[in-house]
Amino acid sequence: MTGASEAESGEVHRRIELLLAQREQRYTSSRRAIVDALAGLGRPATISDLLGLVPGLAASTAYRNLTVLGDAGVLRRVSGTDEFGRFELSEEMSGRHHHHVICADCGLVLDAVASVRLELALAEAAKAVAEANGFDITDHRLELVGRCGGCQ
Amino acid sequence: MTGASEAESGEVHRRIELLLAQREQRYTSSRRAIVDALAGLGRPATISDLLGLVPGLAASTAYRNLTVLGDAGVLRRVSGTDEFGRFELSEEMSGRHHHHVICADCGLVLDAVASVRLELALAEAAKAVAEANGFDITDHRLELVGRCGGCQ
DNA sequence: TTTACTGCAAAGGGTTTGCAACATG
DNA sequence: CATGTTGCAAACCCTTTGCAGTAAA
Repeated sequence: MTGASEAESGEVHRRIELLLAQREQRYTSSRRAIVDALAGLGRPATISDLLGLVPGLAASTAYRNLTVLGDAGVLRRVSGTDEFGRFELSEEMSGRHHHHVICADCGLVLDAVASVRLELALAEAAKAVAEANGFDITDHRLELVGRCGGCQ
Repeated sequence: MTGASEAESGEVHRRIELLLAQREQRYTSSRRAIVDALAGLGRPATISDLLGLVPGLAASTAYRNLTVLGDAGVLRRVSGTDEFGRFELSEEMSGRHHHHVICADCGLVLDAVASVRLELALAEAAKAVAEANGFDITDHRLELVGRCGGCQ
């Protein structure tokens, strides 16, 4: 049910530990638990999700650790259609470049992979926008919005 | 500075008035002011933007009207990288299918138009995801994330 | 043993709601 | 004029912060 094998998972943990150490921060059990929860979920998690997935985790600790892990590049914030913040492992950690499918009714967010053709078109678009608006584009996010099976 | 001519603007107002009337709701001056502010801004507006653009508008009224106008299909919520909700006229009202360029530093969100090639690839992706996940895809959102000229 | 981290509780800040006065159709 | 809408202020809820105790390296 997890997104990666145990070997890969161990590798990720080591890389995270190193990233944190470089910032004089520690890879504590609650941070490990958050990373494991995100890796095993297969979709972005809300704070509420995390508090449910990691028994005993205090909300304040969750918020603080999500900030720390986000600053270290371990995870990133994802936005859906509702007001709740969602988090997922960064692509550097998960190794999976992907996009999202969002249910406009219940707010569910799933991961989805795009075709090579689409990714090429996206890269092209990024270049065009960079030239037109003076932006330095570093990332792109594609969200397909609709209604999930349960909400139809 | 506005996105539409006065004639087009009047047409939009009439359509909105009709949409609201069908729901037994009124097109009041503050709702008109919100629509005008969104139409004239050329980028998604935060609540804070709107309170500044519409003098005398109470925050509670802004929130209530954004909900009403959103439910009526007049506008839609946009998410950036920060926690602030943003709103823009729906494509049915503005007539402009577009995407967004977001500054990861300051949260600025600008409108951007994609190439035909990209739009075709996006439509194809929507179809593929619909089949794979049982979603009924009705919309797509593309966000190019980077750093704006001022934040580089 | 040092000091980053955690939990608890209180504070903070954006969003929602109750209610009486007001404006729209 | 019937009733949808507004402003004010209080209530709400998610998020942040202070502080004393705990655990990681």
